[in-house]
Amino acid sequence: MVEEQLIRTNYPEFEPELVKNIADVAVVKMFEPGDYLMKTGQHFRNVILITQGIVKVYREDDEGNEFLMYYLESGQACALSMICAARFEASQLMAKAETKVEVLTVPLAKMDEWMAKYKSWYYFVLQNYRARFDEVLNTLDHVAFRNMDERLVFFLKRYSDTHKTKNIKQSITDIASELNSSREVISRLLKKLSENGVVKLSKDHIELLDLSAYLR
Amino acid sequence: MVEEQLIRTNYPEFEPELVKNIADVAVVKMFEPGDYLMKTGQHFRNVILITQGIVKVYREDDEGNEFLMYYLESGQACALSMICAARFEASQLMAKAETKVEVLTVPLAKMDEWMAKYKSWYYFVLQNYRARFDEVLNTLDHVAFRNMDERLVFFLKRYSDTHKTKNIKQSITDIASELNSSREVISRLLKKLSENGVVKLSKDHIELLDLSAYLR
DNA sequence: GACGCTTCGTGACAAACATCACAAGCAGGA
DNA sequence: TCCTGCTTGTGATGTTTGTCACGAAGCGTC
Repeated sequence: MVEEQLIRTNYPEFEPELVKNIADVAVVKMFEPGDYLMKTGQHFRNVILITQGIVKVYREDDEGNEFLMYYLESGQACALSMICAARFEASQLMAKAETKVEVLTVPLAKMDEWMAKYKSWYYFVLQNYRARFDEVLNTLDHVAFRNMDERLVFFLKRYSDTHKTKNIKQSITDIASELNSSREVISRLLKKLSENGVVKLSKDHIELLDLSAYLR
Repeated sequence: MVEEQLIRTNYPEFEPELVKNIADVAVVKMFEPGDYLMKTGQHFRNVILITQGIVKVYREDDEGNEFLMYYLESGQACALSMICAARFEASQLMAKAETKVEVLTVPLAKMDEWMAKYKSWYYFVLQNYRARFDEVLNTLDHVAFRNMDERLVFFLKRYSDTHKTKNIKQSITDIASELNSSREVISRLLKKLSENGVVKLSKDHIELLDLSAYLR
């Protein structure tokens, strides 16, 4: 049982009756930074709706590198949770809380029921798939066609947009891991970017200045 | 108006009433090899169900390289056509007929209607999303984590599975384009693969012998 | 058969990136 | 204060891949 207001704030597009339904059956769960929401090979019994915080969705390789797929924030659902849940299939992705995260979990069966019943839910689910698909395509584009410097800028921008800050507080080592590159390369590229006035390097964070030269 | 048998053969999981409905409203379209089913930026007004042939879904870069995402065959739908259609959004992908292709086109409005009405359609759509998503993830994995030789083998296998033949009849130049590599590199790698007995190079095709050493 | 067209193989070189090695800076704890 | 661990910067070097240049082979056309 959940406060309806919490749902309305984060999912304003849901129709009133749906909100009431969610409030009835959803369970709130909290995650601390670093907690896993989902691991490779795991199965789902719930749909996960994010109401607070940022979730990092990534793929892990043999050496433990965490290759970033996309971030999820409040107002979004874990598309994979829906898609896997719907077919009782295992996920190929990992999802980890970047910040303190609050989610609503809704039993699987409800997802199917609501798809038929509520247009707003139906569109929400489809829109979510579509958005996630696009993000993966975008990531793929960058890996396939761009050099590391552009990919780095793309990462910084994505981080900045999602975290709503110009200051990236993440170690160079971690950034390298998310781009499946190496610390040394990222370090050198950042140096070049700061020489060009694109970023400003500070002791414990990277500040974004002007990405315009890099975006296309 | 379409033969119901055509639908039943290719989509055996559809319930009888749904088959009848599809037969009533679907229109058959034919494509010759090389024809486009969909281009970047295009909008959809139909869901596309493939009943014959192979469709190549890819992304094009600035220089016209056709970076392969996945193949579609009969019994599958163009997930993008569904997802884009549903939201009147533009596609980021290209789809081209590899062989002679036959499809059924179903007006958009029906897709939504059937989602609520027919469980078999609902599961079909979700399953399709999921399968496409997985394929893109797989492609991404390879680009991100693997070297060109492994990616080449992966491509050959995918081609072989989809086209149901051990003989790849595609120019080295084209293969290079689909892997976003260059002809010279692929040529050298194929030579190495043939030295290792993985493939046999013939004048006008590549024959797959034993991929086991390469698959993981 | 001569000509163009496309495909393919191969050597030489360049660019991007990974890896190794080492040093310096900083924070926290004993 | 010293030690330890974590992070970062940077030079040297190797690997993978892309690019350029060139020549050969096949194939259709006139």
